[in-house]
Amino acid sequence: MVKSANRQDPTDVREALRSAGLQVTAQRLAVYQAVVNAPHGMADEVHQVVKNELGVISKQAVYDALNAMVLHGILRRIQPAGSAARYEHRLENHHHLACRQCESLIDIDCAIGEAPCLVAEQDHGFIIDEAEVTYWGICPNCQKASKTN
Amino acid sequence: MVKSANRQDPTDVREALRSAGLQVTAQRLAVYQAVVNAPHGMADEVHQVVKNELGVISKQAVYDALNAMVLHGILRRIQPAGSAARYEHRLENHHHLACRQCESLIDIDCAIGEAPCLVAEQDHGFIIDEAEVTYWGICPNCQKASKTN
DNA sequence: CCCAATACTTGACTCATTCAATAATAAGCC
DNA sequence: GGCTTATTATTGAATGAGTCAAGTATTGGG
Repeated sequence: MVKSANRQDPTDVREALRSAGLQVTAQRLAVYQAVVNAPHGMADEVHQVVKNELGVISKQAVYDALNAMVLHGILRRIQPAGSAARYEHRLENHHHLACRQCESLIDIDCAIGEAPCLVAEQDHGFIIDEAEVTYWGICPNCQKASKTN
Repeated sequence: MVKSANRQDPTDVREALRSAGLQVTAQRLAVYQAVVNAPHGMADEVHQVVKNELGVISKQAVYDALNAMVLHGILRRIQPAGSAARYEHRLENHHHLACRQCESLIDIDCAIGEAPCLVAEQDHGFIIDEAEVTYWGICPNCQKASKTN
């Protein structure tokens, strides 16, 4: 069994929470699971999914859980232009393909290597720790839709 | 004289507006000039600057002007995670260096070439027209600040 | 100079997200 | 296993960026 950055086994999430100094709660586990099952979901969508799972959970608890897990590197937050924040559990460096029309978002692996584009030509003295890459375009579905049009 | 994508001569803005089918108004010229003088400014900052220039202008007029000019490729909108939308007049493909602490934003040229990273390994059938790259890190000032701390 | 289309003003509104106070719960300790 | 306290959840109000909509003003072609 490979130790992966993708935690899908619930045991791993519990451990990750504990080692981050966070308590393990039903809400957090459900929030995490919701993000795993529906990656790139927004807070509101996560809230809906978790409500179906647990019966009730406040929107605030969802935000708390998401923020806490993002802060401790258990989840990752992405904020494509024009959209509310989205969350994903995949932690390795990867990029995104965004459709300008339908707002869909797809993971893509790094085009260049393990630390893509991480070296800027002029770093201006910054200590760079992440290169965030978003490819913008039109997805196949929306291409079809506009042709049919 | 080189025809540049950076319009700083007011005449060029007037032309750009007209050829986009937009009317030339004092508000739009002032908004454009504000973005030129203070790149990466947010709508609210642009509003303040233009108010100093013109005396009065509504926030809505600023949003209208910015949106119209972005839509017609006269300005460019960037939305770094966790920040309100920012605007810049530089149109050639370039990227940004963002400080996680002080929110400062710096332009950097393309690391790879004219159309950097534009080819994703797996394009999933998308027609890609832009690769948006943001390098995240800590700027020199904030590095100093945390050392002194 | 006039007129119609375009743009500006005002003020109300939405929506994501956060703040703050109170109630509930997790988990270390005896 | 039952206390205790720090951590977390709930509730409801507040913030702030941005949009909508109706009425007024301005631009620029005829």
